[in-house]
Amino acid sequence: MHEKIATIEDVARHAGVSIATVSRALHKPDVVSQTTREKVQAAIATTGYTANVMARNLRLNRSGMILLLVPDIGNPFFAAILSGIEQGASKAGYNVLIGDTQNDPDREATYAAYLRSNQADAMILLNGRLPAPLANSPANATPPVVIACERIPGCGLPTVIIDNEQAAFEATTHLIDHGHRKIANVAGPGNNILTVDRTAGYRRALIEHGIEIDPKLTFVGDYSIDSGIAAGQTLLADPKTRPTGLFCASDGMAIGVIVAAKELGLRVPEDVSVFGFDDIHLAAAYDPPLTTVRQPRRRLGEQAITLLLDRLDPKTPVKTGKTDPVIVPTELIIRQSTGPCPQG
Amino acid sequence: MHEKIATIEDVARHAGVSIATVSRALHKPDVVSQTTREKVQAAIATTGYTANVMARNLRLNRSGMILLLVPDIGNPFFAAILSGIEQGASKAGYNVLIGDTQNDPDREATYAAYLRSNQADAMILLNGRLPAPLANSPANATPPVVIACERIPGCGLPTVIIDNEQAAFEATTHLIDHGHRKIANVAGPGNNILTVDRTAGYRRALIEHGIEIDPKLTFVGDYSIDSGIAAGQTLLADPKTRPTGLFCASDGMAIGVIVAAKELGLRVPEDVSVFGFDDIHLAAAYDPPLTTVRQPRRRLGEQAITLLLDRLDPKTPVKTGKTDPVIVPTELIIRQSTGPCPQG
DNA sequence: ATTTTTAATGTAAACCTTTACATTTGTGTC
DNA sequence: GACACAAATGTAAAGGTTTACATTAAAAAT
Repeated sequence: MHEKIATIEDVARHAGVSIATVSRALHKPDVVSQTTREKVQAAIATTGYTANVMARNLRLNRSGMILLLVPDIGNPFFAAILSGIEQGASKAGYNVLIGDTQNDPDREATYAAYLRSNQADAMILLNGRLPAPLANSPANATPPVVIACERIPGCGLPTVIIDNEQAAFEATTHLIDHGHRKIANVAGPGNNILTVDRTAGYRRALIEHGIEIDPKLTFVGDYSIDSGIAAGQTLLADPKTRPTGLFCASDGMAIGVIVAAKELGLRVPEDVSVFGFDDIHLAAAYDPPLTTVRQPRRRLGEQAITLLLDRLDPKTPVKTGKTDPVIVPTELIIRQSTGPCPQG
Repeated sequence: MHEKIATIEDVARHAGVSIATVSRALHKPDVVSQTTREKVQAAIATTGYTANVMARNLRLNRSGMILLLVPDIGNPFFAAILSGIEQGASKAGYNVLIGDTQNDPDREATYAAYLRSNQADAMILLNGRLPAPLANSPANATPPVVIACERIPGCGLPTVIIDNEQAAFEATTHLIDHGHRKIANVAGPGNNILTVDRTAGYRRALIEHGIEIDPKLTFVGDYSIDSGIAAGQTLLADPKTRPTGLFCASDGMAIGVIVAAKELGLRVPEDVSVFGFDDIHLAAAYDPPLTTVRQPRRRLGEQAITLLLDRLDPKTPVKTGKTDPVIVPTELIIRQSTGPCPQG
């Protein structure tokens, strides 16, 4: 028993005016006389009219959607970023559409096509890869796209990131300043730009302090707790080669390392210092509370949507060509998983 | 320099056919001759045509959107649920729109209006409250809405939940079976249905085992780590009244309780047993690994979208009236934060 | 009182599809 | 070769808006 939904025409009939007047009463009230405006209001109330957004969008050639490309929406890491984006978008009258790509280039391409097919007005990439349709688009065209979290080398699109290299440098330097000399690098997957940058920062810190880089002290994980456990078991097993400090590219891996260390009977931070990355929610409540690099995730999302809305604003001239990435500052959060290097 | 986007008309012109034929070639290929089909394909390739989804949706009177109402998208708890929903929706050709309500009834109402205004075809509520427009709708009308996570008492809409009462009962019983008699209830906010159900299960377990309920052993928190710390400080401070077991309505609060316990010099589980709820990602890696109730979050999302797609399928007859909620089974995950009741 | 200006409303096109119905073309039968 | 029938294509309406332009009514200026 679907009651038919009222259209603008029904309202017009009830109010005894044309549909144009109804439309104007809604969108340009000042151009409509007081009395008719009231008649229209009354008609809307009696009919229960709600504008058909699809029809309006077709006419205005906009969708009001911002497409958010995420490699895995199930990863809690993105929650805060999402929140920042959602809030900004919502405030500006946009809606956020989830595009979970599962790191599948086909899905990325499908979603990127939403821009062409008017399903979305703009896109935010939390993916570290440019979808094929965008990569092939002419260089002078600047699609309304913002990249966040992972920079894409050689891509001129507006980007919001943290300075992974510098953050890793500072974290590693912190360990060095506390007397550590044998410092391991528990890295992410090698093809990941985040890892590349963080490892570069780790290395720069060692080099600048005249410490030789020992390739045996690098473990390639995948950001997961389990890979952190594996890293700990591998790196900490042998007392001869054991590092006294570990810089980990994620809090998950840092926690894994600590789990492994405890199993080996090592105390954190008395025997080994463990430095994390991200400052996930539970970092402060872990035992020991995790020393880590705080990623301002919400901020990252806010910056991304701000950049995008700016780009979408017709008042702003479209900047073509490359722009410098926006760097959101990180912060070293020193808790109790790191300490001075043990003697001997 | 926006190059004009090709429409179906451009394709038709290039192929030397009518737009109807182009449309048919795309959607009903078997009704179009081999040769024209090829001509159309070629024309699409040269023009780079992508169908305007908005126009199609207007014509077909569907949006292809499923609106997901979440109280706070920044809460990592929802990530896995989202993932389950996204996957199912995407497989069925639907997109997922985020509606972050921030527990604001106004925002809830605004989003619920998306259904009327054709912005969304259906809705999933992760909110524990019925948006005003829905609550007022006539009882016989069954909007395409599914409720997940939190049941709404007296609401006949299809619902997917876990059995909070039973899970809490089992968790508390586990503590009792291990000899605990003084068992505290670290609950969530009192107006929350989850809390009501979990507390009911906690109570039933005590009563069924002939243990008197001590109101002093209930602490009302807000699911956060901090409120768990407060609970621990309050409940564990006095050795005279101290419980030996605590059933917590969230892993966050359980972790907080453990933090507080450690600060008081108590060992977990030797001195106090702590039972969590949710089985968040880090529960297994915590120290001690957390005993908890596993919520199958992804499963919850999958079930919700399955129910919704079923409802949306025109082949299925629309069931009106109340239906029993779908119960997704939980699992007791016994780790090391609980143990036998200490002697004396 | 007539003309000019301004304000308010109406008319109809446009946005891009899909599809019911009408028309044309082709195939086979007698 | 005329006819019936099926297959392929075209025509045009419909979906619900917004808005440029035309029209009317009212107010102001002469």
